[in-house]
Amino acid sequence: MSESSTVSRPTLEAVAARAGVSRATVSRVVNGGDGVREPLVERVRRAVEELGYVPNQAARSLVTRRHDAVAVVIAEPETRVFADPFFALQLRGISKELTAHDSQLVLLLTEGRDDHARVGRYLAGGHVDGALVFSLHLDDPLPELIHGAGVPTVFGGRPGWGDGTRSAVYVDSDNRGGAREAVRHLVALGRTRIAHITGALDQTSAVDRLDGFRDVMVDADPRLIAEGDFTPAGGERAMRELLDACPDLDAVFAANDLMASGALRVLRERGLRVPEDVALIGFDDMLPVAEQTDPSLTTVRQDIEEMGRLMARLLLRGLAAAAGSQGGLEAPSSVVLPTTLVRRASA
Amino acid sequence: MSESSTVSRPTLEAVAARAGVSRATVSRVVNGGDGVREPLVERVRRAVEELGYVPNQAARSLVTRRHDAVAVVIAEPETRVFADPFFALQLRGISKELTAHDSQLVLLLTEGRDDHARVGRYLAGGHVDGALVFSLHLDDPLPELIHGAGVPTVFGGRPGWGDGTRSAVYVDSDNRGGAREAVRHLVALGRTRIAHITGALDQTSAVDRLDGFRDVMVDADPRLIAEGDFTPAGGERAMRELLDACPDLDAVFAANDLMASGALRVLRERGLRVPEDVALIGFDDMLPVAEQTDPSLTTVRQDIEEMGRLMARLLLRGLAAAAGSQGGLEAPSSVVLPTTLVRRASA
DNA sequence: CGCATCGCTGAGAGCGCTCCCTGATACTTC
DNA sequence: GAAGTATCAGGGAGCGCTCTCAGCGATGCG
Repeated sequence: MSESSTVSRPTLEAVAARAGVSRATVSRVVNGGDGVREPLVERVRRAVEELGYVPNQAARSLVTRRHDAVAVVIAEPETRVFADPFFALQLRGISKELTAHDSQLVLLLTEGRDDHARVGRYLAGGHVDGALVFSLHLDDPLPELIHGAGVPTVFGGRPGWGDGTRSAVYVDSDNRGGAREAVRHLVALGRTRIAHITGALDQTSAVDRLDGFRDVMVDADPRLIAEGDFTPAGGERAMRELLDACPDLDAVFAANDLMASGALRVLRERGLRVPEDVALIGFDDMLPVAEQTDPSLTTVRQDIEEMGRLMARLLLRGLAAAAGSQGGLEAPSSVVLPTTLVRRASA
Repeated sequence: MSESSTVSRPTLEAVAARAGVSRATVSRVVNGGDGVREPLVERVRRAVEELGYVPNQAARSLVTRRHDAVAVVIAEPETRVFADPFFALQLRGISKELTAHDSQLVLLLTEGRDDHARVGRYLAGGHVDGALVFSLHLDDPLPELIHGAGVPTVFGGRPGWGDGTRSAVYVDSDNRGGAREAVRHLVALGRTRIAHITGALDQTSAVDRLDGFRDVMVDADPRLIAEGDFTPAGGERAMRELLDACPDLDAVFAANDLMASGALRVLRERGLRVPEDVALIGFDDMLPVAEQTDPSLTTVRQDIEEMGRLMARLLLRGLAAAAGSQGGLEAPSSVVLPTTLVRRASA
């Protein structure tokens, strides 16, 4: 472990002494320099530089009640977080935006159900200015907890339907529209027996994609819809079910790429050619999967990094509005980002 | 955005008043309760409960100079972070350990070279008690910066060779040993013309795996070593090179699964059967890839989550040692975790 | 029974910062 | 040239907490 320095860091006081001004003046300079004349500003800047002064954030937030920190809560069971780069991308987007606003990112990962309380306590503790929460399960207690904690929050993905979520601000992909586009593409290809492998239906994204499928296939044979769980294994299982029930299906829309890859394996195993016999479309455009399958996967892309960036932007804007208060900036409202169909080989 | 509560949170003072004791006593109870008699402890506990008191961390660290927060620095170019669940798993492990010690996880993602300065400044600013740093590139300036900042740090993966890293504590997989095991397995299979696709050689893990390969294939034909970059495309490129140079090779050890998947495609494209004609082994046991390929990938597994957990544990132990100072706990030293060969279909 | 000792509680200072308010200086304006 | 008005710097309080130290009652021992 690198040795920790024992030399105490310089304080405002020290900088003030060196620059020959008062603490207050240094503080003003450090915080933007308004209302201080140029020569003094310069002197203070130099003193700061020479001493390597860095403001003590603890002391600062003690009085300002701001923390310049935002919590990112990821309350996903293990599987999902590992299986795809979804969160890595979102985090990247969030990080970029927060960095641009000098805010820190405090990451809260939950480990199992009873861990929610811990997160709730932390958020209620007022350690951060706001929270970005990924809570994609309908029965998730987190939105309620957060509502109770009174922390400004933006959700990633439309949250479930607790009381606390009614007025919630969220950023989501146009799951329903994206699904519609995928299915319409299959229709345009001349496919008529189009099946759907749903995601885990306790997640709004899965429900929305299913709704999108139904929008186009208004009276789809119920046997053409099989419930999956967003995993490759679930995709395999669902695909088998579908083929057993309707051996003559000619297209499949899977609610994500991982399940599509599973479905693909089953199709191949059954000697069906993709896309000739069965056209296949996924969702997410998860590159390591979508591009690596054979044939490569036609899929619905969502701009995940942008979602993250947008979440952070909405939150920060809301915080600024709350701080500046009455008038001017107004509280942000939810945003649904468009998706695009990426045509590759599978459909 | 959920509304932010305007009611100010209760202070120590308020709890003290309610319990009919002094601030100091409440503080003692909140911080473990040593040296306070049971009836009082009980009274204070109840007051805390009733008021929903949560300590103000800012005020606390202002005096203790502790933050109960650890920075996790990920200084990777985009590609790697997205391509695999590596970091998600590490983060999970780190998070578990930190949570168990009531420490927060502050995530610092760098965006490009010039961003290192920002990270350095933040760490030097004394906002966190320590840092966990992933810095796998030989020319990375980060170790130096951190050394300069004097923040207790544990590295994920053996860092490069700056002055500041000589004494660095790190947690790494036994890349060399794992590579040796993989290659020995190929030898045991009776393969003789064994090729290696290296990772990006500016990373210690790639160098170590190459060294492991060479340990077994002491005088390998240089044409049997092709430089990759840890991406599938790089794997394809390298595989083509290898086949062009040595059409008769009968085994390939790729420095990660992603490259192995690329190599696999090229092998299939050239009409070579895996494992019959060419045996193939990857590294990482990155599930979404290793299990999904056809044939599934034999690979070297590293316990990534455990690495993360261990990093956090070492750091916290070091911090405790520094705090308790002289005697008792001693500063931790680096750890290299074993790897295991996972046999699937490709070799 | 008196005195030293120990255990527990409370008073108070102060961590480093921001921000209000006062005072000083420079600049109008008549 | 005096009075009024901006403009800018500094003094000081206080954010909520921890921690040292003094004090006080209870206990042990001679």
